[in-house]
Amino acid sequence: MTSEPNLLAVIQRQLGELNKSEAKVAKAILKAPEEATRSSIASLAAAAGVSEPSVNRFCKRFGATGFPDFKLQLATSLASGVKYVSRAVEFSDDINTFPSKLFDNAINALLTAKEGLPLKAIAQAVDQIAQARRVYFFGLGTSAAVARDAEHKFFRFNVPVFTHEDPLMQRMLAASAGVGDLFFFISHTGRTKVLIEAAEIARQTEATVVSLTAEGSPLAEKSHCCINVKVEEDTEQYLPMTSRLVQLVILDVLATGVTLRRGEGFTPHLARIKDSLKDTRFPTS
Amino acid sequence: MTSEPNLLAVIQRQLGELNKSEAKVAKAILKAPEEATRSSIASLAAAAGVSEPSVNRFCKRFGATGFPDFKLQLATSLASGVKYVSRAVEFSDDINTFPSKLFDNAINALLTAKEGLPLKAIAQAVDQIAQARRVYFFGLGTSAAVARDAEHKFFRFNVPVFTHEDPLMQRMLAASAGVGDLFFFISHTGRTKVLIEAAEIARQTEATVVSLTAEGSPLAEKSHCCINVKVEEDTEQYLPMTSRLVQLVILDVLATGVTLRRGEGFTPHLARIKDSLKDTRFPTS
DNA sequence: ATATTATGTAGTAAATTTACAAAATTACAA
DNA sequence: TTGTAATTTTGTAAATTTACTACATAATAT
Repeated sequence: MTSEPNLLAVIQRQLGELNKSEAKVAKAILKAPEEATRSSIASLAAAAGVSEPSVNRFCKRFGATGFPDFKLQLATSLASGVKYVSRAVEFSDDINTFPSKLFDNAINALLTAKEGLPLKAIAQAVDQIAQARRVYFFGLGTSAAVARDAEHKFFRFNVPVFTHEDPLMQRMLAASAGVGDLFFFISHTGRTKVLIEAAEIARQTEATVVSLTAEGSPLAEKSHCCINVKVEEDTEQYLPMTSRLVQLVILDVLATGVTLRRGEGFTPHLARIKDSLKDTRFPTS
Repeated sequence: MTSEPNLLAVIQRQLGELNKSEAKVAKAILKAPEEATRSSIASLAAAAGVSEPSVNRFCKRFGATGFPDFKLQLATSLASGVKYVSRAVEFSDDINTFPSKLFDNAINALLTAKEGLPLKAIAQAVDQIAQARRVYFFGLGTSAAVARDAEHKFFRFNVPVFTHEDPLMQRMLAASAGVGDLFFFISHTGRTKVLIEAAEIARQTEATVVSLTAEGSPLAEKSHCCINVKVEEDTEQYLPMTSRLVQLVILDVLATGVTLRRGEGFTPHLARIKDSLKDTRFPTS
């Protein structure tokens, strides 16, 4: 029961390697996928201009046990995936369309990231954070805001954390690091010079360097452990980046991982922090 | 073709008003929905202990043209909605389960927010930001990181923005505000005292006060315009908050809205900012 | 020319739906 | 209450649609 997240894309990709009649079926399905889920094998065969067994063979080729099973998979795929494809915002968009588009883009980014989570790197990072004496979160620009968010979260989970947006401070802290220090670099591109320099400096000490950045980037290469985020190139200049949302959730994952390692005995600590905020708030009516 | 987002919930709700045999079918489906999508009418009838036509009638009662159509609707509903229900992280979770859970929670939060977007308030806020001479983003704690993110984004879109995490600075800036100043307060609960005080001070000036916070909260009441975020109560203490993700995307929406108002002539400006970052990066190999 | 692969035909089995009859339930009067 | 008629619910059996299998023919490659 391997449910393909985007069956249409798979069909599209395989188009070249199909037989004539199978290709006809593929085209008919790609042309009207919704309709295909509601058709009988006979009507789809007619629409594609092939015989019924050809449709059946087509279905089996794509891993289904038969036509009904294929329709089910197609319907599932349509419902889960295609709904949230990235759609670029156009200047012709108005208040009724562009907010949904942006939300769809965000959802799509999280869905994509969820598919290819680097679990091994995440597990390793959780280990290293849990063992660290001190954790420094460094980022610049948008990633500085992500670092700031991480600081707040990890602080609640009783990890001694520090953040600095100032590259000079980042360098100085990196230079004076030692055993037990962990430097966590956050960068969308992994190509920001001053950040990479700070990472280089940290590597010359006994400290651990972890990064949340693009695979194969200079920053990734400087790290003991790199959590890769699948990066879609930002085709639209005026489309806000979705990658930081993924970064935030991955940091949630790391924080949760550290908490889970602590075990249930740790929950009272969280309750205490929550309580300490009470006096700063107006009570709920 | 009204595709019900959550067919199972509809069935559950109607359970009381069904006939005996229809209720049996309903229970059988609720017990094993996934399996139901793969069953034949005969096997489902057997599982429910009723005759085949009873199953057929059940399907028609819920708006389907017949059993196959019902299965399709059920599969679609399962794929789109139920997949991303919020699932609490347990201490028994391991690396293979809790990361997906957190992503599902995040996706679910965005899906929920997308359903009930306060478009009118958003449109109004876009207007006000576009007209403002200066925009101040104020938040505390986690919301400070959101404010910081907003600062970066709006800055790129050529809006004169300021952020301060220090409550004293926030008060002083609010006190010295005038016509054309816009104060944008970000708060998950809308009950943080010092932030509300700053909002109060700002309201006594000629400045505009906009907030991104919980409906009906004290902060919302102090605002000229409030963008309400549907807040789910955080049942789990050790589950990181998803609300800030929604806040971030809503700020994306606002920034995009402002950009769209500027029209296409504005794109060169964005390109220039992007270019200005080039020298700070290592080139792509 | 032969082997191999691709495609369609026809028959069969399965699944779904319809029509109808039996059973159960409800409404109402005695 | 109790019995009877009307109504609704449910199941049986037949009809129809749908999907699959085995086999034959056509196309292609060797």
